[in-house]
Amino acid sequence: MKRPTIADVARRAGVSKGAVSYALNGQPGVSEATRRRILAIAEEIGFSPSSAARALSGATAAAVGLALCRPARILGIEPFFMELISGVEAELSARSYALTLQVVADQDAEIAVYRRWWGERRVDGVLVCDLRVDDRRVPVLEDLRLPAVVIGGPGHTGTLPSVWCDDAAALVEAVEYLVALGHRRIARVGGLPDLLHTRKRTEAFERVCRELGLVDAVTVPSDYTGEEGSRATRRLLSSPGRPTAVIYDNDVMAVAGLAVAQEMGLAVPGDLSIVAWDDSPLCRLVHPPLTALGRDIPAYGAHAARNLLAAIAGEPVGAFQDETAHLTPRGSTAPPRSGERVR
Amino acid sequence: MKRPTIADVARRAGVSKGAVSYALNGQPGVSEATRRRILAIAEEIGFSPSSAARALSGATAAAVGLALCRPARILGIEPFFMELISGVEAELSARSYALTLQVVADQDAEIAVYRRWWGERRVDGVLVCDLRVDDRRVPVLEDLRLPAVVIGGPGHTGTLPSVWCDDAAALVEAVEYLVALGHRRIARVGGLPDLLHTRKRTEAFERVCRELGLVDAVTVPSDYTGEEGSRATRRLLSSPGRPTAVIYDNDVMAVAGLAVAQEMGLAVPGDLSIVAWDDSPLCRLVHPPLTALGRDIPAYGAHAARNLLAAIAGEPVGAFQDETAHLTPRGSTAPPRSGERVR
DNA sequence: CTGAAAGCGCTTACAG
DNA sequence: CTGAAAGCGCTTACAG
Repeated sequence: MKRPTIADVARRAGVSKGAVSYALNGQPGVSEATRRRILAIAEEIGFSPSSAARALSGATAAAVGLALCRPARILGIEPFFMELISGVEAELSARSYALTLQVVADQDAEIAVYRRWWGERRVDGVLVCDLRVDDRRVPVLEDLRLPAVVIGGPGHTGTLPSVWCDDAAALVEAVEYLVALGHRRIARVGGLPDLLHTRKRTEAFERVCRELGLVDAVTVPSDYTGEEGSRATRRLLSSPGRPTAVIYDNDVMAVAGLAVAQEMGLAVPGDLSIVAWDDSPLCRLVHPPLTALGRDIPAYGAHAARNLLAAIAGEPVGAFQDETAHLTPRGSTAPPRSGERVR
Repeated sequence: MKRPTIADVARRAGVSKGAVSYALNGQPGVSEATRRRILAIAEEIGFSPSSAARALSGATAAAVGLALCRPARILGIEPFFMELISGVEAELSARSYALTLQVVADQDAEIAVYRRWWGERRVDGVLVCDLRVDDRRVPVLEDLRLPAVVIGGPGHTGTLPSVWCDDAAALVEAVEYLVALGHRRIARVGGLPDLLHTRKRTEAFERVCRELGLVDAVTVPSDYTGEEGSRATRRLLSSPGRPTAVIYDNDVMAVAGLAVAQEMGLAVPGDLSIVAWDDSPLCRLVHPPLTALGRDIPAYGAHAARNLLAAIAGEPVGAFQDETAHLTPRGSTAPPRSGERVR
C-alpha cells in the first residue's frame, strides 16, 4: 500500500499543497467549504502528514521524551511509573503527541540520551523524573534549551518548570494519625536517599517526631525493592524496643514488610501497624489491606505533560503544586496492644 | 544553543556533506582516516543527525511502536508490561532505535493508531501484544505492509512473524505437580477469555484434568485485576467441595486469592495451595511466597524487538518459540490436609 | 575517493 | 483566498 502524501490530497481536491497544509493545520487562508472538503478527502484516503517532513519544515516533532532510570526489576513491580505514564499518555494523545520512552542505566546515560534527542530533534521536550539534590541533569537541559518539566521539587529545579507535591505535609498527617492511635515508637523505611523527595520526607519525619516527643523515631534507608524492604523490616522488628508502627516510602516495601511481620508471627495491625506510601491496587491486594498515603498518579503525570506542552508552545510555565497525598486508613493500622502501649 | 547540522561538520572537516553522511553511516566512499576525523568532529561538536531529515530522505524512522490496550489501573499493577518494555528497550537502544509508546482504549483505537503511525511514517514497525482469536489487527497490519511482530501465538498471526511460548506445556506441568502432591480438586482463575493464550491455557487445563481423571476441574474467567481475582476466589472457596488448589493466570490475581484465603481463615498452603502464572517479584513479596510459573519476560521482549528489527531490515522472519515457563515451587503449595484428601 | 545536485514531504512567507 | 517556490537537513545516485 502506497502512503498518500499531501500532493495526493491536493490533486484530488483540485487545490495546491499549501492549501491542504493550511486546511489541516487550522490556519487561515482557505474558505470553510474548501477546508471541509480537503479534510474529508484526507480522511477518505487515510492521509496523515509525515511526521518527519513536518518536523523538518520547522514544525514540532510532536513527540515528548521520558527517560526512566531504574533497573528492570523495580520498574516492573512498582506501579508508580506505569500509572504516571498512563496519565502522561492520556494528555499527549489528546493532542496527538507521541511519547518516546527510554530506559537508562544511570544519570550519565540519561544525560547522553537528552543530548542525542536534542541533536536528533527527536522530541520537543522531556519529562524529568526522580529529581535529586543538585541534580546534574538540570543544568544540561537548561544549557540545551530543551523544554523540560521536572516531576519533583520544589527547589533544585533551576529555571526549569516543575510539578511537585507536598510530601512533608502528607508524612506529617501519617505520623499524627499513628500518634493519635497511641503509637509512640514509629519507624520509617525510606526510599533512595539521594532523591530529593526522600530527603524532604526524612526531614519532615524527624521534625514532626521531635515535635511530638517521639524519641527513637528512625529512618532506615532503602531502595524501593521488596528485598530491601524485607531486610529493613526484619532489622527493625528484631531490635529491642521494636517499633509498633512503620511507614514505608512505597507500596512494594510495605507489602514486603507485611510479609515479614507475618513470617515473624507478628499480627498486623495488632502487633504492628503499617502505612504505605503510594496507594496503589497493590495495597488493596493483600490481607489486611494497607493503610496508605495516596494520590492520583495518572493525574500527576497528566499535569506534567500539560505543562510540558505549554512550555513547548512557549508559554510561561513555573512550578505547579499538585494535590497533597492523603491518608486512607485500612486494616493495617490500629492502636498498639496495651502491653506495647505501657511499656 | 544552536543545533549543529551536517553542514557544520562538513565545514569543519573541509569535506562535503555527502562525505560526512557516508562516514557517519559506515558507507564506503571515504578513506578510513577521513572517516575517523569526521567522527571525531561530530562527537566534539555534539552532532546527531536529525531523525526527521533522515527519515525524510528514505532512511528509517529509527523508531518502533508499541500500543498497550489495558486500563491504567491494570497496566500499573501488572509487572508484565514494564518488564516486557525493559527488554524491548534494551534491544532497541543497543541499535539506537527509539520506542514510541501509546496507551489505547480498545482494538479500534489501536488500529487507528497503527494507521496513523503508518501514514506519519513515525515508526518503522510495531510490536503487537495480547493476541486474540481471529485478531482484527493482523489483517490491517498485513494490508498496510507495516512490519510487525506479534507477541503471542502460535496461530492467528496470519503472515506476520511472531514470538510465542508454549503455555499449554507449562500449565500441564503445574497441574501434574499439584496432582503429585495429592490434589484432586484443582480450579483455575483464568485471564481475559478473548485472548488467545487464555484459550490455549483453558484447553490444556481441561485436557490434562480429563486425562488425569480430575472431574470437577473448573476455570473461572476473570480479567487480571485483583478485584476480579478476589471475587473468583471467594466464589470458588465458598462452593461445596471447594478446590484444594487454585492456579491463577497472573500474579496479581494470585496475590489477591491469597488475601481472600487469609481473610476466610483458610491456611495457605494447608487448606489451599496457590500457583501463580507470571513469576514476578510480587510473588516473592507476600507470605507465604507463591509457587509460580515463570520465565524471563525482559528476554521475551528482547527477542520480539530483535525479530522486529530483522523484519524491518527485510530479513525473512517467522515464528520464534521462546522458552517455556517453568514451575518454581515456593511456600504456597503443599499436599492437601488428609481430611481434604480422603473426602 | 570527492563534490554538486536532486529529492524526500511537508510548512510558510511571498506574490498575485 | 490561492499558487508557485524556497527551505528544513539529511541520503544517495551521478559525474568527475
